[in-house]
Amino acid sequence: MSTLKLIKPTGSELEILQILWTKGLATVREVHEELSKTKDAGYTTTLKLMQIMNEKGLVKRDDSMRTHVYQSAVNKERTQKHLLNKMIDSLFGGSSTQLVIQALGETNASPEELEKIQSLLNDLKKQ
Amino acid sequence: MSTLKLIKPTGSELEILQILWTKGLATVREVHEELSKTKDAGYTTTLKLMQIMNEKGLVKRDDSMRTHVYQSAVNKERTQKHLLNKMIDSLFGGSSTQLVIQALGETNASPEELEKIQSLLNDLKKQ
DNA sequence: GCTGTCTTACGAAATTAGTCGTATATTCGG
DNA sequence: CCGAATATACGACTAATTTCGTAAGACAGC
Repeated sequence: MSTLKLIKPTGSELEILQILWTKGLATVREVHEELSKTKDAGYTTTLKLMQIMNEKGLVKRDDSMRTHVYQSAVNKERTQKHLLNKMIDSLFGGSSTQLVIQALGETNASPEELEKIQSLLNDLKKQ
Repeated sequence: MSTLKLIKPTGSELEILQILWTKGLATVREVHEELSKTKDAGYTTTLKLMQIMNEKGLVKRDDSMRTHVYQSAVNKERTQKHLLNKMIDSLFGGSSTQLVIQALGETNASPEELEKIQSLLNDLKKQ
C-alpha cells in the first residue's frame, strides 16, 4: 500500500489539479488558457506553478517532447477525502455529521442525487 | 445590516476561533494552553495572532483589565458555511452533493445523527 | 520596596505562496 | 538561413502568515 505522502496543495495548485483531473493530459498552455477564464496571471506564472507541482510530486510530466505534457499525479477522490477530513477537524470539531448537515443545507441536489444520498444513508443505518 | 466582510481566517486563526467558539470567553493564556495540546508554539506567538485577529475584527476583546479577555467576533455557522462553499467550489467543482457523498463515506454518525440527516433529506425531497 | 512572574506591545526574522522578467532553446514559415 | 512565435528554466521580488525575542508595565508575596 502506497505510503501516501501528505497531500497539501495550495489554492492555486488545486485550481490546476482540477483542470488536470478534467482533461487528463494537458500542456502548460492548455492549463493556462483554462485558468485565464477565471483569473488573471501571466503564462510563466502558470508554468512556474506547474514546475513546482512537478517537484512536489503533485503532477507528472512527459518531457520527451519540446512541449511537456502534464497529468495529475494524485488521485482526485483521495485528495478530496484528505482535505475534507482536514476541514472536518479544523472547522467542525471532528464531526463529519455536522459538516454533512451544513452541506445539505447548501445543496441543490437533483432527485437522482438525493436518491444516491438516501441509499448511502440506508447503508449507514444498517450497520 | 452589517455588510459582512469577507471572512477569510487563516489556518491558525481558525484554530483560535474554534477555541473561542467553545469557550465563549478566554484569555490569551487559556487559548494558548488549549493550543499547546496540539501544536507547539510560544506564548507570544499566540498573543500576536490574537492581536492581529483583533485588528482584523475576527475577535473582540475587553481590555479594561490588565489581562484582556477575548471572544469571537464572527459567527460560527456563517464562517463554516462560507468556507464550506469555498471548498465545494475549489475541490468539488461546485457540486455540494459530491461533497455530501464523500463526507457520508467518512462519517461515524450515531443513530440520532443519522435520523437528523434523514429528516433533512426528507425535507429536500419534498421540494 | 524588591524580586520574580505574568501581562501586553512591538519589531523583525523566517516561511510560504504567488508573481513575473529575462535568458535561452526549439520550431516553423517563408 | 532568418525572424517570429512559443517553449522551458530560473532567479528575484512581493505579500501574507507565522514565529519569536525583547522591552516595559502591573502585580503578588515576602
